[in-house]
Amino acid sequence: MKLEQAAKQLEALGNPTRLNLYRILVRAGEAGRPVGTLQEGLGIAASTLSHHLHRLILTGLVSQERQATTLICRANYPMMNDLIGFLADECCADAACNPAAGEAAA
Amino acid sequence: MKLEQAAKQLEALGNPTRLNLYRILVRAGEAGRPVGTLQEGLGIAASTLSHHLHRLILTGLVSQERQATTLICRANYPMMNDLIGFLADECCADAACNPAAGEAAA
DNA sequence: ACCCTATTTCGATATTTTTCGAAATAGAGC
DNA sequence: GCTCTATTTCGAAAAATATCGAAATAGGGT
Repeated sequence: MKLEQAAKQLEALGNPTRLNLYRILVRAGEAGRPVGTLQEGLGIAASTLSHHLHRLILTGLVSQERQATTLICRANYPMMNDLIGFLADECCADAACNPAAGEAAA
Repeated sequence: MKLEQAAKQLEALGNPTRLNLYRILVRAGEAGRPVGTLQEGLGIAASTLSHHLHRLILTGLVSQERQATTLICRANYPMMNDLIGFLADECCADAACNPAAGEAAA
């Protein structure tokens, strides 16, 4: 993964509201969550949620699928794995990491 | 790790300049790098570098040690491992992660 | 004490982000 | 085609960030 893309994704997750949002989606699993229930849970304006969602989608961390009038949002797990991989690679690039690091990824 | 702290660290890494800086420090290993050589390598103003460094230090991702007049900067590996752990936990919290995840990093 | 280098702090500016409410669009049902 | 709900886009304001140059501080060496 390129550094620029990793930075974009990290930035996307680097906001408490978005990280919380992303966590909710991760925990929702394959079923995902409609935008509406996300909004209720987070207690923010619909437009604000839409904005944050858009940022997560731009980085590829989240995807949306239309089901009738509602939009289902899902965490994109492979993308997160790529990001974790990038961090782990950077971290262990020169074997400077402590040995427990490898197990975190395994 | 608390969500707030994770968000802070992700935000710290979510800037291309800082992510690059952090990567350089990670690759420098235990020896670390003096601020001066970091500045040369990155080609930014000393004050700008100091600002970014400060942010990384605030999140605990980087530490500094004085050696005479120069300051040696080092990546804080355990902190990064905690962060990776947080992301991995969130990702796999409900076993929603695909099984290939581990192999992607391997 | 003075000077030299290394680094930070200060002050300022341009850009970006976060947030909201209001208005627009999307899709389904009557 | 109208209407209803769900969601996004628009427009705007407050706050935070990134960046720089200049000035201040830190630590040694002469």
